[in-house]
Amino acid sequence: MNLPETTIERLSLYRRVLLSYKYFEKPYVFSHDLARAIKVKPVQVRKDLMLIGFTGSTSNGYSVVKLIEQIDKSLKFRNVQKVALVGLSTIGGATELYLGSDENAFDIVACFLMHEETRSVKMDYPVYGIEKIPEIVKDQEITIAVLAMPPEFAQNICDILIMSGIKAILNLCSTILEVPENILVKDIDFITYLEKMSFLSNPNVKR
Amino acid sequence: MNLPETTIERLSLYRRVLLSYKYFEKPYVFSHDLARAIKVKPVQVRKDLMLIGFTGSTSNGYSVVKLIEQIDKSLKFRNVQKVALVGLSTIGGATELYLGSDENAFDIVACFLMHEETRSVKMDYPVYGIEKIPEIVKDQEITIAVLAMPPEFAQNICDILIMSGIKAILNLCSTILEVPENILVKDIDFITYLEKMSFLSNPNVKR
DNA sequence: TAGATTGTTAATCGATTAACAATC
DNA sequence: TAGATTGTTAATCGATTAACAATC
Repeated sequence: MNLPETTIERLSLYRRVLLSYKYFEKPYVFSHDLARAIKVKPVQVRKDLMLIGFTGSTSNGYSVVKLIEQIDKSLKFRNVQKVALVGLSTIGGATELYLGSDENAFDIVACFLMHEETRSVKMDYPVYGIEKIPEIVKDQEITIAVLAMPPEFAQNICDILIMSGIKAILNLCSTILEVPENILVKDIDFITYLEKMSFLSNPNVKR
Repeated sequence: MNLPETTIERLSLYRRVLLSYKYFEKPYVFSHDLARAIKVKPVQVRKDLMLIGFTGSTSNGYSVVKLIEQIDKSLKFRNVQKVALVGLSTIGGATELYLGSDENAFDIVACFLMHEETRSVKMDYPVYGIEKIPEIVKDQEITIAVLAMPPEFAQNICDILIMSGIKAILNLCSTILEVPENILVKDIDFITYLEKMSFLSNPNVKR
């Protein structure tokens, strides 16, 4: 089953909304409930659920518990991947943004920092120097890395991560990384986003 | 002139590549140079430049200096917008990721933190408690905010930012914000991205 | 000239959404 | 039944890219 990437992203969002429904013991949702929660159209929700082969009823809508199960199965969320944070800013961020929740379909298991002095930071995750990357990544079978550091170090650390067995990189450095084609990279370029917002929020630009 | 959002993002990337060309005093680029640098096809580059009405020559390609000027003009980069960071993790990130460079088309002028104890952090930008948001945002005419904090605080702080005059929010909290329709929000949801990578890097999933 | 490159149209691709039959 | 909702096809929309004439 080959899901569009946009659908995969929305399934992750639906799932979190559904988990809060489950928490409040609401047994059913309609497509317009999910749609409102993540700001899309109800037909989009139904199309997405169609793609993972999930069906509801015209009277009650969708079963919350069963839909969570179906999303978990479709996105293989039983097979939780291990994540390493690389770079100081990722750590505060991960803690502050609640990336460590055990409801997420990934598990942050290690941090790697560049500078000797920063290793004293007290954290929710074990903190190592970057020279430990090969050992820890291999031992723990970490597959995903979040990369945040000054751009001039990014390619070098990226190479080390890949040699150590990392399969996917969430790249927060505003740098284009050179990687083998079997490695997945998602670039989050804050400079680009801020410049785009700068342009779009200019009162002279009508949208 | 109404530019597609994808083109706006690429123009920001081209611009940074061009700045490095300028730094090394390379006077001209071909479309395939820019294409390789940001990993798109040359025809994409030519199409983008066509949209901002910039032309090159078949012999030399494009003038680096003139193209930077044209992008700056098209994206109104002379009118630099002021940015506030809200939440601890944004600060380390901004410093580490070099968001403070004066070559960018935005200017980080303030940080706001939630917790009393964190205000002692030594930073590149002035640091205030969140209760100062209305005063500082108005006085300094800050238009863009980067929001990173535990999700349960996000909507409240978002409301305060908007009341204070913020026009655009880069939202790093994994929360859907309710905002008036004239406010621009870009969501960067790390949970979604990590779950998507978790799925896509699963060896059972063929792409 | 031959070869490389630009500029631009038309075709294609991928995703969203309108429309509507089927269901409860 | 009437009304709300689901499931699905076909139309639409937006962005990328193939194709190719024009230029140097």
